[in-house]
Amino acid sequence: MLENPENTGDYDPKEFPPFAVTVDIVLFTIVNKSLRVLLIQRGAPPFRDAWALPGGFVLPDETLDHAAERELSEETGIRKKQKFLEQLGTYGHPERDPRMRVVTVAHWAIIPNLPEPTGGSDAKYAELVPVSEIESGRIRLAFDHNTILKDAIERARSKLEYSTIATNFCEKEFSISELREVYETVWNTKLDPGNFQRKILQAKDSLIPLNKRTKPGEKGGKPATVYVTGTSKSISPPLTRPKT
Amino acid sequence: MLENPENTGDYDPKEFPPFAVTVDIVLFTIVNKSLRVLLIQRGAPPFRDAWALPGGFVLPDETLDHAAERELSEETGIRKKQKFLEQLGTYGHPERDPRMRVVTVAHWAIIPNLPEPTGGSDAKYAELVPVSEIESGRIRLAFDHNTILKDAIERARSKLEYSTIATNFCEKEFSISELREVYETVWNTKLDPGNFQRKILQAKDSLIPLNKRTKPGEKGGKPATVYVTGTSKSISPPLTRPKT
DNA sequence: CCAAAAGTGTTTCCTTTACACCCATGC
DNA sequence: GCATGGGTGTAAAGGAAACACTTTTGG
Repeated sequence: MLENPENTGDYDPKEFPPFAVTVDIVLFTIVNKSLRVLLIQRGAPPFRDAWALPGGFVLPDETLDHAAERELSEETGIRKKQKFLEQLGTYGHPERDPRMRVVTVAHWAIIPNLPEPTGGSDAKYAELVPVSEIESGRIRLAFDHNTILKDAIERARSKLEYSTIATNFCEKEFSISELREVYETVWNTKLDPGNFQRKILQAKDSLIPLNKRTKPGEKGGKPATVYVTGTSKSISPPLTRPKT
Repeated sequence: MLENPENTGDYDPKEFPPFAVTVDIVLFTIVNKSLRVLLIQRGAPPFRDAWALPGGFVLPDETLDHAAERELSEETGIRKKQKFLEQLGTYGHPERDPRMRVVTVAHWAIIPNLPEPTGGSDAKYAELVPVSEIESGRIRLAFDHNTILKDAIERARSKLEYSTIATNFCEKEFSISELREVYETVWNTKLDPGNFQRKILQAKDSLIPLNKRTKPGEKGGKPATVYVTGTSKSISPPLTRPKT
């Protein structure tokens, strides 16, 4: 029933099939209450001029996470501590790159308030594209990047429910309503301010209040308590997305 | 801020660093109300005689899922339709294999009632090891397989909550109490039979009743309705693990 | 004063939990 | 009859949703 495993996992390094291993990054940020993802316009075939996810080779002596972090820094110039980066999944269809066999380890990341790359000379090449543009089908990405991005969006939406990653869209210090706005933006929904406040605060050690208030806006309003992220990475009981 | 991406994703195939890409499989099954995982005893260094997860190379023209399925068939001889197989994550630390740079795409799988490989001449090489043995720390696996297995166990436990994969531990036709036993085994807990029945049945289209009853055991009992898996892969609202 | 936003209280409803109880079978 | 396991009923407790209400600011 079970074959002799003598030859399983034991191999001659010379006979392994040649693969290229890359990382691709799905970087989310929120601009103007709109969830956006960093895309790059390709400058060479295949898929010349098409939008693609940023990414690159894994170097011979670095971990996968390190490669992802390095690419992220290279693409955004940001080295902030306060970022979120996690493996998403690996995509390795034999024909996903017409030139050669490439297996890519996709990651997804969150950075708060990424400055829009438009305006500089890079404007033609990199852009923060609204996720709604991709979900509506108006934009077709290179390679299998539509699939990767779709998976990343679902992962992000789902992970807001039971983890505190939403705080990564905010600056280090934030108010509950800023955090609620993140949820509303990513889930594309409206949430009751009172109930949201209670649910997020009852999750132990996830938010730490500071002895500090925000400044109200132009038209007034009660100053809000300022919080920082706590030690707990999970929210229990989870927040749940409204259905449909 | 964002560097020119002309050179991103555009490369000369000759200059890519050489990687070996493998798949490793965490195969779960239940024997005697104990959750077990298929391990193989290595026959060559490194980690000679240590237990390891089954796995092997991804071939030049196959998908990652196909490689996993192929390895699974080769290891178990089973080609059943009724199995579950899913990507778990990718592990690629530069030193995870002392011989060369190997990136492995780990998968996890469920097969019902896998016959124990003990008894044949393979007895020395492959075994269904209770997960409790590994969790207690009594068994140290080769490479980073302890990490992979730990992740797989958590994934399995978590995924029982909101999906119908538990049915993959059962034969094609099963009773609710057989399904409950799966949950109790994987979660290592006791569940209220009445409440379990209601919760699992209120998930629409996840279980389809047949016009059929089980035979009671030796000591009697009411015959149970027989079910098959329905079209829905998700359970909502989810079943939740009892805490602690 | 009013408008606006933060935050709390309260009522209603729904789900979960615990466990009692009935049903169908073997012996 | 009794024991065993399948399945349903139900009352109490707990949590979620909707929304009224209070607080603190700007104008």
